[in-house]
Amino acid sequence: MEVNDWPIHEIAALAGVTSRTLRHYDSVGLLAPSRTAANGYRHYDRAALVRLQRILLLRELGLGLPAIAAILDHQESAAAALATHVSWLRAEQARLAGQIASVEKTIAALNEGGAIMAETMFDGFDHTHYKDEVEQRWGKDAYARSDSWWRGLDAAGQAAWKGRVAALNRDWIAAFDSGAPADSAAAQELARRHVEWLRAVPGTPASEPGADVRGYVAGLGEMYVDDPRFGANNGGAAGAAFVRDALALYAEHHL
Amino acid sequence: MEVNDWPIHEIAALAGVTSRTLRHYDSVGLLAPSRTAANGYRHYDRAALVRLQRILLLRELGLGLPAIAAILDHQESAAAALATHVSWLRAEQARLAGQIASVEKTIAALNEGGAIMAETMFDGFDHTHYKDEVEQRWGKDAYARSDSWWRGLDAAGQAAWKGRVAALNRDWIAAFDSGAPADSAAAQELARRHVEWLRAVPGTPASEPGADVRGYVAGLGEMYVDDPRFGANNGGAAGAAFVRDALALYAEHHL
DNA sequence: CCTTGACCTTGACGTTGCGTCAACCTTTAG
DNA sequence: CTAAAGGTTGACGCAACGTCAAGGTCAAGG
Repeated sequence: MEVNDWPIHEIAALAGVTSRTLRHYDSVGLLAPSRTAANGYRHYDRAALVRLQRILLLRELGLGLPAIAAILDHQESAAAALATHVSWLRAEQARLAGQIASVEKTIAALNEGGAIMAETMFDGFDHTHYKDEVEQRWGKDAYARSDSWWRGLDAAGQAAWKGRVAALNRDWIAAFDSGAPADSAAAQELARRHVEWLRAVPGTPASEPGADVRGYVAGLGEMYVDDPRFGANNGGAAGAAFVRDALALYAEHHL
Repeated sequence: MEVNDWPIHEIAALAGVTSRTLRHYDSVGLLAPSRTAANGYRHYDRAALVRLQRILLLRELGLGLPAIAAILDHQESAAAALATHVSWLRAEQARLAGQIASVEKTIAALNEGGAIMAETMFDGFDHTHYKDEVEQRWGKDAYARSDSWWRGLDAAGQAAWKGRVAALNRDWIAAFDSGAPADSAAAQELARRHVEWLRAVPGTPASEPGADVRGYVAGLGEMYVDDPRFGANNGGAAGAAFVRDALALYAEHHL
């Protein structure tokens, strides 16, 4: 007889696996020890080593243990099994490729969305620029009054106002970019500031006692989303939707 | 209030998931129902629906539930998380590509190995062609005797012999191609026939009483593997190894 | 003889995201 | 009053082991 009877740790080392793996293969009936000593210790011979190496080869190719067992126990042709397997691998790879494309598109949309928001949100927030929509939704009167209020401010007053809008704008962008949900505390605090800001403009329903403030705020949110200046057809849509959702939730709970 | 309070099956339908999924998200703390009725029934509002849809969007991108929770609960930036994720996806894709290449190489080797075996195994099995090796391992005498035996056969005798070799050859190829292991009953039966065939050649140790038949058969197997005519450097190597292993196992148990 | 340490055994939980029973309430329509 | 719907909380199953945990075996050393 040759040296042909190794204890579990030795074939494990020979094959580069752990003894746990061998016990597992034994328990699932994939590879039984060639002999079990009186004390219960497992021992393996050369035939077992050959089988083990075949198992590992197939495992590296990505086959599952049942599939490997089917091949080694001759319940299935190796070539056929591998052909089936390779088509499965291809499908997986295609799925991953699709996911990668989606994720990158999302990342690009997030970045671009941020950029677009940075460029346009100032205009977007300054609803006094939505002459037509404002007149259509809340009447000529509303627009005229907020417009005359704006014109009545001096240069410093207008600058201060724009600064306030810009700050609000920056904070919205940061919140959106951080991935915070619309119902997060941060977003709701921004919504509160946004409404506070709206109330400061005379002539808008937000500053009129008894007006439908809730409907006004919600409608404004929708307007942001619908407006192309928010980049409704690209990544910016997500940013506008974020603002709208935050405003809607705030209106629902606090107005 | 609007229609803003759906039972579990309804938001499930709205979002295209099962109620089980929603219960799961609740249990792992990813999405809690907005309200739990006195009877324990879960109810969800629009904010929950928004959050759910965000969850599903990220899920489709392949993120795990903990990662999604981290993003939505603002513990991590969406952009950063997605960037990390995409690199992970790429790594996976590369791994799959490698596996596909390996599997295809294996399939090709199996096929080509079969072809190579079909072309060369005849020569390989006909050990009388291994003049030098045979003389070196078992002496000039052995080779000379088997050679003279071969030359002494008439045309019909040689044809019959070649047919027998070819049949054995075909069966080996079929067995190998079927993926049967070297210790399978089929392979062992072939090994028996192979040895029987060897014994029929006068002058070889297999046909000499008292010779080391076991060592002879094992050595022959190694010779098959080492010989380039078996395509030792390509897919044929697997076929030769199969034959060698089967012979070695047979010799060990029956000779 | 006893201890220590190395090596072995079985048993069982954890991982990922739910699908799939199982056993048991509630509410509503007939 | 009952059956049909729909809800709830467990708990197992899947893939392939990693990772303790508790305990038996065996050879070497004090």
